[in-house]
Amino acid sequence: MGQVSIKDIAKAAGVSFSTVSRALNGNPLISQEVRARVQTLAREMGYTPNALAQGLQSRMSHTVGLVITTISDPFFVDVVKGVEEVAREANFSLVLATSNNDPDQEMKIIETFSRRRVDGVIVAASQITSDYAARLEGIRIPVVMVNEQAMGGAGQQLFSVTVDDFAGGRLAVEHLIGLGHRSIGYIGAGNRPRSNSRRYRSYQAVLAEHGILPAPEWSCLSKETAIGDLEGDIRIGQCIVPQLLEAGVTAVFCYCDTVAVGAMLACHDLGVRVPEQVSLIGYDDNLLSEVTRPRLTTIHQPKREMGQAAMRMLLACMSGSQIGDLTLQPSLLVRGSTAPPHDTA
Amino acid sequence: MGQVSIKDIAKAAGVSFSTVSRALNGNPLISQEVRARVQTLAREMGYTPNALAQGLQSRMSHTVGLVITTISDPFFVDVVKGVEEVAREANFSLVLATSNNDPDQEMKIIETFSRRRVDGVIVAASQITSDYAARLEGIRIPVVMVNEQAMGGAGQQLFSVTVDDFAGGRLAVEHLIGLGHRSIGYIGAGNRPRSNSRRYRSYQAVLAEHGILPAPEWSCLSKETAIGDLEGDIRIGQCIVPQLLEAGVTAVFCYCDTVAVGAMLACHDLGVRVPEQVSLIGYDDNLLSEVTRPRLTTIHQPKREMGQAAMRMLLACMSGSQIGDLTLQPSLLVRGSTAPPHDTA
DNA sequence: TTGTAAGCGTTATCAA
DNA sequence: TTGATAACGCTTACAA
Repeated sequence: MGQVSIKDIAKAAGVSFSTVSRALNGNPLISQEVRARVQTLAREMGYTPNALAQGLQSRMSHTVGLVITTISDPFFVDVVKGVEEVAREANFSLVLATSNNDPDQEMKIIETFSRRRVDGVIVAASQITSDYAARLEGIRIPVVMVNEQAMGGAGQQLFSVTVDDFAGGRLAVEHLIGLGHRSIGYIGAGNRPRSNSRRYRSYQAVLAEHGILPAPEWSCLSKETAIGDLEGDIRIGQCIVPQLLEAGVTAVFCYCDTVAVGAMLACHDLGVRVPEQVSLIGYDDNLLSEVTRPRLTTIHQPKREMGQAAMRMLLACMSGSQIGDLTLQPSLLVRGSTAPPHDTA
Repeated sequence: MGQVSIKDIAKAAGVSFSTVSRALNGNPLISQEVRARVQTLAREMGYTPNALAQGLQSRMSHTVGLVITTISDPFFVDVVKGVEEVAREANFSLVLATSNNDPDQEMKIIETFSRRRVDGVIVAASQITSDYAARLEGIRIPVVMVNEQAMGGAGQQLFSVTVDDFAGGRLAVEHLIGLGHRSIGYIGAGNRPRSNSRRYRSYQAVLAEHGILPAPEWSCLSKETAIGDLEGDIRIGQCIVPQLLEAGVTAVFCYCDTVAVGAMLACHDLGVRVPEQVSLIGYDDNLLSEVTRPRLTTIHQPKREMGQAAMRMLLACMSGSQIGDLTLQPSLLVRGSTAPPHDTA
């Protein structure tokens, strides 16, 4: 057969296979001579320990499952990156699965992770239904949710790492108000109901604080596609911006950068100049925000840090530490797409 | 303990555990009555088969390892997507690892995959050193390389799915020549030596066919970063385009869309209009190419199809089929960044 | 139709 | 310091 086992080495070395196991695992109860002989033999014979057997025996697979909605969303790309970095360093393998926001697939993914006896799960799926928690309830392993509030049941080890959406929304809207805008629109993404609603509510709250009552036509919570893929989000921005311009807004707060890019493209195609005629602010600080002209002013989310934190929390949890939820802070990134309103009004 | 095993079910059902195994696996040699009882019991007790034990026994982990250079490159994102789709459908899990083009990490990844007894490996790392083949040689599992020629040793099951870079380069350059351009530049990415060199060579060949001898100043094969991440590629385009414009080119063939986006940004910042003053053509058809203004003319690569094909080849190979390498064809996607040269010369 | 037993590759316990 | 032996959870001959 292809693979050499410790029995094969034992035979070759003329010792018992438990001795081989000890020699290979740095067990001190073994003579230098035997250890050396076994180790060279193992190398020569091309021995690779069988992680399946080790996992079966130790009841640890050294594996974590990572669920994301779609890999097409640049947001998740960075989260995955962060997770991967920490996982690699800790010698954990990553089992990747995408849910496409399909409950059936989510179900299947949880089931698969459970079969594989992953030691932990990270869920970075923006549209979490409450079902998720219930599904995860069954399996007895720690779960960290990225960007969704965790509301675990009794004995469940359910945690979350989030970025404060209210703070982010405030940052964005206060920036626009600070520039002198009063008629500020909001373009939402209805397919991410939770974070969208948080950002929308902070938009309303901040306007209210400044004595501004937003007209209903100033905002639209579109629901283009089930999953938040790039094309869909861009289309949201493209489709909605004309209505808002019509309604007379001088600035638009967009749910995410991708929506903002769509908005900017629509402005370009309409001959409306950004930021001279309308200011645009995004959210996320994703790769697209750097390549538009003007560059997009946006709310930076520490995406990679979220991924890293999620994985670190999992590791801490496995090693028995008591851990709690984590909330990171967003920050304002002023680039070229926002400016004081043109004195038209 | 948390997990229920077939023994627990056996005890509860008052049968032997092998009977349980049979009942659960649809073995026909069992009475309807026992089968039903065992199955309900399994459901009630929350039984989930242990994939580690199954894998140990069956010598199949139902897992494939996927190595990519970096998840920051949109090219890989789509490849991963394709792989994932087919894997999911076939009930295979995906173990994801990124190499960052670091030989040490690559080494470690192969080692890890080998320990985990993955049933196959897909390598989508653009900068393959010859070491790779050697490293993979050791492990007896099928390997499919995406976008790199496979040159496997004797008994090795090493395959490849590629897109014809020569054809792609030809498509691009002939498009520019067809528009009337004669002074055509090339911006390469020296950190992807193989595909870069193929595209560059076809650039030279096509020009030669048309009696054009490219000046040395028309092309530059930059090597910005070790890995082909987005920022690095954009910077390549940005840095090199001024020199080429200086050298008098009226059109530029860029190694990939990201480089082309960098080039377009540089043109924008220089006040050089695309395509009026200079035509730009990219390669890949990635997400960025859609959001620039003008939209980027490019060579479409069937990235997702490559991922799908790679995974299908692996599955075929596992099921004992004889398979061969696959070459897909690129296609020209004419958008707004190319036009006939301005009559300056 | 069902039970017994062996084996997959490890680690760990207990004697020797 | 080493060797049997059991156990991890499962599948699969082989017996009954």
